[in-house]
Amino acid sequence: MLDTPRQLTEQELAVDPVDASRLLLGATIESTTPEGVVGVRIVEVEAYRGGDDPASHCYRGKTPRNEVMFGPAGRLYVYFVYGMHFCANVVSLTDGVPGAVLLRAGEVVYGEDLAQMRRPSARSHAELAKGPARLTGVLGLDRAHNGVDLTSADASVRLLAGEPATEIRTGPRVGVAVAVDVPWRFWIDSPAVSTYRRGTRRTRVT
DNA sequence: ACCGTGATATGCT
DNA sequence: GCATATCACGGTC
Repeated sequence: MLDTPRQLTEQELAVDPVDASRLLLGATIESTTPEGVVGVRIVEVEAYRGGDDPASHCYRGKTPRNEVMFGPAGRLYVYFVYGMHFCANVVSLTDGVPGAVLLRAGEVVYGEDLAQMRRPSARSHAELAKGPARLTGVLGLDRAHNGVDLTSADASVRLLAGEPATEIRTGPRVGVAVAVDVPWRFWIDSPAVSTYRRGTRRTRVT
C-alpha cells in the first residue's frame, strides 16, 4: 500500500443493509495479526435484516449469539456454523435496529503468502476467499473478533473504501430456503464469486 | 451428491 | 434439564 486509503465510517454503514451492500462491494477488508496483514477486496455480499427477514439470525429477536447485530453499525458480527466454519458480517443500520451484510467472497489483494498458508487447500488465487468461511479463513477471523469496531483507526480489522462498484448483479441468497424471492445477494464480476446453492427445504406442517 | 461437525435455539419433560 | 433439528459451509466422493 503506497498511500493510506480512507476507512469506511459508522455513519456511512448505518443504513439499510441493501444500501450498505452496495457500499461494501469493491471495498477492502484488512486484518492485522502477529502473523501479518491480509487484505481482501470484497466482490460478493448478502443483506440480512431483522424481524421482517425470516432468513436473518435476528428474525426471532435478540439472543447472545446475534446481539452484535443489534448494536451500532460498522461492527463485525462473526458466527460459527456447521461445526467448523466462521462467517463474518458487517453490522448496518442503527443502534437497536438489527441488520448486517454477510461477506461472501473476495479477492486477496495483499498478504497472499499468509492467506495461502492459512488455507493450504486453495488450489488457485481465486479460490482463496471464494465463500464466506474461506474469506474469514484467509483473514484469520474467529469468535474472538466478534464485535470488533471496523471503523476505528487502530482496529485489528478495518474496512477501506474502494472504487464505487458499477454493474452490480443480484440474486437470491445462497443456502437460504426462505424468502427465495428476495434478491439480496449482490456481486460484481470476479472469478472469486461463489457458486449458487439453493437452501434445503424444511418439511413443514401446515 | 453426500457427509462431517458442534453450537444454538426450541420444545419438550 | 435434556433431546433433537437446524443450519447464511466446505471438502471429498
